[in-house]
Amino acid sequence: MKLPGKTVERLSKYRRTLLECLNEKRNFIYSHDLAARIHITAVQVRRDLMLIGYSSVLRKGYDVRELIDTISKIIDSEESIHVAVIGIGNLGRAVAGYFKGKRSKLNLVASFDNDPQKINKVISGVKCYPYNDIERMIKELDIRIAILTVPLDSAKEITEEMVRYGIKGILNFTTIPLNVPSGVYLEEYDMITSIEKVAYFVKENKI
Amino acid sequence: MKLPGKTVERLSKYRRTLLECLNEKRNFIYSHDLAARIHITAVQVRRDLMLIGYSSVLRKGYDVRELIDTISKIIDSEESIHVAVIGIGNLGRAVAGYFKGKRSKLNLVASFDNDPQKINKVISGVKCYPYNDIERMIKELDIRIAILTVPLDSAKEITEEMVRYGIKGILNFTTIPLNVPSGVYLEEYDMITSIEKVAYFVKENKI
DNA sequence: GTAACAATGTTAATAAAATAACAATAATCA
DNA sequence: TGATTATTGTTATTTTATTAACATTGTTAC
Repeated sequence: MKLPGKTVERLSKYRRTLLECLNEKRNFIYSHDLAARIHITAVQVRRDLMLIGYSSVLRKGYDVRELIDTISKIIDSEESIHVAVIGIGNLGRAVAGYFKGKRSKLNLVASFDNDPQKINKVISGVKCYPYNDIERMIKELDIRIAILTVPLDSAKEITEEMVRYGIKGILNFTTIPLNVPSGVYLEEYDMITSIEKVAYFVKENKI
Repeated sequence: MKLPGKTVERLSKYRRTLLECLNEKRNFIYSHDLAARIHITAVQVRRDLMLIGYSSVLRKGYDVRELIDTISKIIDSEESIHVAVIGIGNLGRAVAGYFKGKRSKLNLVASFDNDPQKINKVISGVKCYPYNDIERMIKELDIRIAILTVPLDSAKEITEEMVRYGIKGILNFTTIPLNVPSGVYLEEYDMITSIEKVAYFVKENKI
């Protein structure tokens, strides 16, 4: 099944929201309640759920547990996926922190950095290896996804290396636009651009 | 002028790329060169530039300096805009780091946190104030934009407070969906969702 | 039991974004 | 000079994403 990227993003948010519902002992939820919690429309929720082929049995809304399972079957893999953070500075540590104590199919198994102070230490819950070990560790730990939080000047080189050694997905937080061969999925997020966008629309609102 | 959000994002990237060109002593650039550097198409570049009403005089490509100025006139404000980072943990420090040593219309003027270890210290180049001072400091320092990197449980409350005290733009890095009145511009970025999206498309590629 | 209601799933319409097509024009070169 | 090429600016087309419309079907109220 080939879902639109935007739908996948929302599925991730639906699942998180539904898990909160479980915590609140809510076992059923209406499309408009789910929508309201993430500030979108009920139609969008229903359309997304249609795309993944989920339907409520009752008219009491969606079965929270069931929907969590359905979404998980779609966006999760069967087996655990190994993730690494490349560059364990402030941003890298922030990202690593998100994985701490979370049970999910995505497992952070390593970080990489070249700072001697960091190498071989456990930082934010994960052991740090030198960049030189990337090839070996990708293979040894079966790392599939890399989260790139390195300084600008090393981004391109490290990416090429990782791609060569079989990484399948990259989330690029640097401001360097990357180029990857087909077969490797690349997602980029540029913080500066986001901030400048906010500034632009703040300015426009005012006028 | 009311530009599409996507165009604004690209303008930010164009400008950064053009500044790199200046560093390389390149004074003119073709649409397809500019496009290649950020891995989009030349048509998209030309279309965006059409929207902002910029045209090259010569057929030697765009005048780098001139285009930087044109873009800056569109996305920058006349005066300096004051920004604050709310929550100066790892992510907050990463964001603050981006501002360090940069000359731009966006100035990071404060951070806020409740950790006594941080309060009144200069962290990542910016002084940290307690949350209790938010009202006072927004007014005193004329803070217009807030970058929200706080723990989940305080996100909603602090946002409401900031909105009340006149913040005009929020970049929300927490996974809590926020609600702001019209007149306040909100941009949200959810790291977890991005990672899960990468995982999904890695899985789909494989099949 | 049935009328009124509330919620869903799906198709249709609209809006937004990206891509393609192409005329216009400067530069190059035979 | 005149043909060819390269590049732009703009309009048209296609694709993608969102929103609206609506028939269907449990549920509730009487």
